[in-house]
Amino acid sequence: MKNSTLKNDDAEDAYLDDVFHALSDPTRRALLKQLSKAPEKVTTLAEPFDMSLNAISKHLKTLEKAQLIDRDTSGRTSICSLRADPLVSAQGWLDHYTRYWTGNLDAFAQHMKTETKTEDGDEQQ
Amino acid sequence: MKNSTLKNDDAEDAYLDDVFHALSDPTRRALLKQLSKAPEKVTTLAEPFDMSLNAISKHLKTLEKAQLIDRDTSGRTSICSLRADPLVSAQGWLDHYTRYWTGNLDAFAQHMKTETKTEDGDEQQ
DNA sequence: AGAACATTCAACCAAATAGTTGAGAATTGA
DNA sequence: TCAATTCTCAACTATTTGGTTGAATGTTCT
Repeated sequence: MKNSTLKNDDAEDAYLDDVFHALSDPTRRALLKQLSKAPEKVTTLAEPFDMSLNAISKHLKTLEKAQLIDRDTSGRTSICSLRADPLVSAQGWLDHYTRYWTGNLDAFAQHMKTETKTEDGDEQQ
Repeated sequence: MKNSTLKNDDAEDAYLDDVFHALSDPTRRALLKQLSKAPEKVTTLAEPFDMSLNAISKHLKTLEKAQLIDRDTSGRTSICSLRADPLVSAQGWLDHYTRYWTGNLDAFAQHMKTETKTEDGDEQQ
């Protein structure tokens, strides 16, 4: 599922939709900020927010869909963490983003393709 | 209006909301891509899209609100262009974004504050 | 002046969002 | 076993969004 051969521009677009949409909410950015310090379980993550646990759970799902966070569920608790690879490679990712701004969206999309492909163990960079 | 002294985290958050939201739509990203090649008037921009001119006009307004594009209206036509300063400084901007991912959102916010302040001729970095 | 053009405004609609509450499912611990 | 904990699912609501159409505004051209 989600094989590299199926990847096309629409998929890139959808991925970017997800990422940017995920980042467009202050609560979600705050969650990411929190997770950038340390992985945490849902309840702990939700505590600081003046919002129901359910709302946070949904936000986390949005972040997960955008592949910005991971979950490690064991037992009844699930630990959320910033996604390892996108973050380790964030420098390169955003470097390509810069190219987007300077007009070379294609290179950016190309990079996106590669980044998302790696999770299928397909190929690297 | 929008003085530096009024700038606080909420304003930063609102700005980021606008930017990321603007980027979360494929049509708007396509518009940016187009504008990254050359400034264009609204009608020309709208042509390739299977969408009413009005819809494009709205998208442009969204991009304008996010301060990603500028408009130069003369007569009945208004020429849209990628915003000069945010794009020239996009490298630095995104460099700070990277810090966001590595956990230092505060530095990022600080940079955002500066970036948006400059348009009031307030101060630089 | 009058017609064609460029753009936006206003009102409307369907779909998506962000939140709520309440129930349910599974896990843990007494 | 039974109660408490952790989390998600489902249904609902209000608001926002992305699109539409039609009218309005202003500009240019003849």
